[in-house]
Amino acid sequence: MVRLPLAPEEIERGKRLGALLRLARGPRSILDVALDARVSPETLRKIETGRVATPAFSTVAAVTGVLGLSLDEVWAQVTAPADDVSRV
Amino acid sequence: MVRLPLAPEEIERGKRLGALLRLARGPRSILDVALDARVSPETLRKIETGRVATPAFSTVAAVTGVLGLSLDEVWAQVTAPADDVSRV
DNA sequence: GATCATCCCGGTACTAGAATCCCGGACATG
DNA sequence: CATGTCCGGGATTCTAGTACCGGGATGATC
Repeated sequence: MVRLPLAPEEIERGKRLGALLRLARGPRSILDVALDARVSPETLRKIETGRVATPAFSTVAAVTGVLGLSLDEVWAQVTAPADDVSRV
Repeated sequence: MVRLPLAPEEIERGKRLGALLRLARGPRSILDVALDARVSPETLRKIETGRVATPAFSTVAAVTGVLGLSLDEVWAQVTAPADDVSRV
């Protein structure tokens, strides 16, 4: 077994991460934020839609940096199944 | 252009991240920390040695969580060229 | 209501790399 | 000598990151 397929748990985290980032983005366009964070708009959109479940540390850090989020808080939100993002 | 090769800047960040994690690990064994963080010891070792420059967000978060580090501080350290990790 | 612009979406395709495993070696310690 | 831990290299598989495509929804302008 090498490079196991993503666990459902990780996919779930990815979706929460995406939803969280989208919320934080607010009215700003994907393009704007992506360019600001120095990542491809396509990449950001994939992350937001959950199609990229486990983005690179640097990618997430860049985006959260642009959005003014704390990495620790983001991780806490994402790993807390009790706190439903869509409900917040 | 698809999936550009890692920029030297990213590789540099990877090395700093590895050095930082190794320092934080202290006397604990790689095996111990890796198992605790639910990642493969091989993976942790590669990250520490800088051979994996841009680990996944979840991977870094898990390791820093075990080591009691702040993701924000880690990112700040890694992205601050002025603060040489080996000097701290 | 037709046209244009902007934004978001899902799919496809491709490359470079992450994450994992196995192996052999080095180096201590018991 | 045996055991345990760390190390690098090789190999494998899955994924991230990027780009391009067509399409849908909205809103403004003509």
